[in-house]
Amino acid sequence: MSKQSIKLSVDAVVFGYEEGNISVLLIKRKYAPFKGNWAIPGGFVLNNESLEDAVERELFEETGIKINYLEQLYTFGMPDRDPRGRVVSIAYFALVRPDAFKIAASTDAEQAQWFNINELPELSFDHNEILKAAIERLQGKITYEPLGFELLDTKFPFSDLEKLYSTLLGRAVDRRNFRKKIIGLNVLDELDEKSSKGSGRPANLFQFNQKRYFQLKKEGIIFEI
Amino acid sequence: MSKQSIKLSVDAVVFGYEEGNISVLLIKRKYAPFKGNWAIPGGFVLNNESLEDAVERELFEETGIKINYLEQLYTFGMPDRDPRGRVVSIAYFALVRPDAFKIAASTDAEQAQWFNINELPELSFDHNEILKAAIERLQGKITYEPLGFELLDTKFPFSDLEKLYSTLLGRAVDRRNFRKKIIGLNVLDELDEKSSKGSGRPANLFQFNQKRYFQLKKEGIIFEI
DNA sequence: ACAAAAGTGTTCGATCTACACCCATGA
DNA sequence: TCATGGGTGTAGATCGAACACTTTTGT
Repeated sequence: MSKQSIKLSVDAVVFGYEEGNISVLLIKRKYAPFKGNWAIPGGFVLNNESLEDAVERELFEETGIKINYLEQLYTFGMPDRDPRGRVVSIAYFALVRPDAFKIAASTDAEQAQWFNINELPELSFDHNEILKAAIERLQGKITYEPLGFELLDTKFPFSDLEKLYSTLLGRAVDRRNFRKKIIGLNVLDELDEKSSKGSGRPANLFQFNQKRYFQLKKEGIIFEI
Repeated sequence: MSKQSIKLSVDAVVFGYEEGNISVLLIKRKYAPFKGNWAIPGGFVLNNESLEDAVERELFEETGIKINYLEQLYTFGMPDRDPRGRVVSIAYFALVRPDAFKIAASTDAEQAQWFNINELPELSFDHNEILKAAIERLQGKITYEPLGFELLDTKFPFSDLEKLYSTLLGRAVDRRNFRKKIIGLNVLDELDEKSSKGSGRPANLFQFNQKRYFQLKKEGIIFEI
């Protein structure tokens, strides 16, 4: 067996959401190959850091963002995926809340930018494939894990949650049935606050109760929408 | 950034099934570390092979087995998971049919051995964790993907499928309801053959129709049990 | 008073669950 | 003829889908 000379990198697909738009954070590459092209943020793993640490470090270095949900997506390892040589990349999947989303959108406009997932540019390497896998994961997982709350502010009106789901699932959801179902899951706390943005009746704010969710999950109750 | 010296390996959790028993293929390590201990088969990735090729090569070298279903499970990358240095391992999940199962069980008895998943030994490295993840994946995925057929002979009586599911799910399944549901999925062909092993009325044999399954999947019909 | 978004129940059909007897074969 | 596993239908309960009017606020 010849000495191994494979390099290891991590890449992260970061999703953000605001007002019916799902966005992905991309960076413009500064060096060859694919110089000037858009790419998913990422980079090489250091010898003594965990993979998750590598993701968070690279994300912070390249985009300044601080994510609040991270999970491993898939490892891409085709021998020819990087023209520089053999690079195996462990792709991650991250979610940020609207506040981080807005901050990141206002700074660093040249290097890192949010793209609506329906208006994506051609990406470098096999990043289109990675992004596709990430979108499928998000759409699939949102129906059986409470991921949606990671994309909203901690306090949110029901209509935000509903709009998020209808956007992600790509179809209308019935307001009454949706509310019944979510309330029935028993993982939301209704707050005494009301939102009052603009016209119409102010909405009660809700908050995801993670503690209760983990409790119910341990008892075998499954989240499903 | 210091030069990267991370090594890359693949490991495969291979499941086999026979008569109500789910087994995992393990090897006894020949060299330190963990010499003489049981471990999941695997090894280092070569520079020019894909990850899947590496898995199949290592499996064949170490156990002689030829698997018929393979999917990536998870990548394990904690810096201290291997005492020899930094080794990141991409774990795979494989299924074999009973015929391969029986052949592998009869040869190489010293190096590779099947273990019932309820009677597992202590494993090397973080392989207990990997195995746990694989078992959870198998149990979870079997309810929404037609994985079960990969563990049975291509022609099988309904009762085999039923027993497999009740074993994997860890609970009794109602024979009539189960049959109704599976038949309703419309992915089984009923053959004109009958099995006649021992006593009792001979059972009709069925066969999974993968073509029809992919067809239905494309149309959005989902497999669920 | 009207525009705009929030909040709320009921009915119908589909699906799931529970359950027990007859059938075909080999010994 | 008996033991063994294979094959089948129905009724009640539960769950999901469809659907429209009233409430609260700002202008």
